Amino acid sequence: MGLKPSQPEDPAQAATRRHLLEAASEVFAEVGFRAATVREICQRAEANIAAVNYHFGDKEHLYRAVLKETCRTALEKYPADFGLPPKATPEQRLRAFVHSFLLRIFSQGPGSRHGKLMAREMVEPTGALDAIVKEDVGPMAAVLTSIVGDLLGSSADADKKRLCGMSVVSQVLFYHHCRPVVTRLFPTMKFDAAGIEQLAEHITQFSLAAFKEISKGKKK
Amino acid sequence: MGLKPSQPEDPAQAATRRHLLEAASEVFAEVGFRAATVREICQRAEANIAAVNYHFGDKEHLYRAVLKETCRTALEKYPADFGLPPKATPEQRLRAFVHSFLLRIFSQGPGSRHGKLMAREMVEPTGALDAIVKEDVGPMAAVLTSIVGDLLGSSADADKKRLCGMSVVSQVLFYHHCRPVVTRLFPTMKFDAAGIEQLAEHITQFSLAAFKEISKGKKK
DNA sequence: ACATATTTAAAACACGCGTTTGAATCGTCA
DNA sequence: TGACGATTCAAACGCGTGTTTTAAATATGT
Repeated sequence: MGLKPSQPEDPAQAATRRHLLEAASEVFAEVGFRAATVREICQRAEANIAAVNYHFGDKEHLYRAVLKETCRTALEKYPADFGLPPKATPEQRLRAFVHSFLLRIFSQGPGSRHGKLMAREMVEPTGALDAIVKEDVGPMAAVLTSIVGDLLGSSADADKKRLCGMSVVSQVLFYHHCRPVVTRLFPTMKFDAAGIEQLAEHITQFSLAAFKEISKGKKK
Repeated sequence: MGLKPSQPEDPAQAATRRHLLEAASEVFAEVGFRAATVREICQRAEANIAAVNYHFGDKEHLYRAVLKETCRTALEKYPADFGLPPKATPEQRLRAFVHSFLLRIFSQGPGSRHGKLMAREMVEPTGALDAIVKEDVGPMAAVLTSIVGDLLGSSADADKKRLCGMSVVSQVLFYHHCRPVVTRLFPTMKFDAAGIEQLAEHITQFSLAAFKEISKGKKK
């Protein structure tokens, strides 16, 4: 195991480290942790083969750093209340949540491999997932539960709110996770900014319709 | 590449072949195509290392055979109209579709690695996916679109029916695909027969509520 | 029963992987 | 300038992989 640099805050030495993180996020997103090779990563980062071991200890610690970093930047770029007026209605908050979520997982390009990395993490969870669920997913779920609670009214119990929240989230994640099947089944579907906006609108309207009908039936 | 046996219908020599398929479906589902080793597969099948190359040519052809076989048996065991009376209402047909779908992807044990294998195929599609979408997923989607069409009424156009169908399917797949997050977030959730039935009931009611409200608004 | 073809078996091959090594290079402060 | 720690570099190590090879065992047909 390589020695950790003694001054990790040194801005000068951080260049190679940053290049490695960026290159690694590319490769990990493209082919996954196992199939990714440190040789390929170092080549794209224009660094030496030993750079990964020197700066991160080993391949796995590099992966954990990548996953945490991409998660952080993605949530920073597309927060749950993305472009929302201060006193928004629950309907507006749901629409913003859905749209921001879609943009977050479909976002691509430098520093945006969050969606692909998380999808891989679902199929093959690593030890890094626990921290991410606790620190990032949990708060997100709380926000959604609050929105759903407002839409369902006080009649809904905690279980129902949880299930309804997942019914919303599931629709968002589906298009990303099942993209290989969706594109083969419906080749006309596009996932550019306009397509994602249409998707967000459908998911929002579908969910709002369900909430409306459910809260109506439950009211007494 | 090993020579293909000249009499593939010979029942005696098919034993090793079947053992290989069963063992391979286990290993592929557990660790994925790449991480699976033919040594491990042959060991579980109580066959020699060279058996894979002899009976299937190479590791990839074995994988394709496994994927196709598990898909076939899963759809045979849990068809879209699972335990449905001949003259069922659209509501009953939707409930059956959802429940059967959940059982199909959550089913485990011998001959039932369909869910895990397909989830891996979503993250890393292989050449085998095209055939499966065409032969298995397509017909399934057609059945669902028909049900959704009945529930939405004649006012819905094809695009809306497609989107609503995916809103149903997404809720089913979510619990399987995002299980690592769901179980961490809500440790009380169970995925046994009873839990799956509850899930099916929620998804059906949520979707029916949305359909009811949507068709009401669109009616003119 | 024998000759032939099919299936199994053990060993080895060639290759790519993550990691380690030890020397060369760079930057910095005395 | 000179020395010292931080960083980079090329080369190699050890290991596990899919696949191939060659020989033995088994089933088949006459």
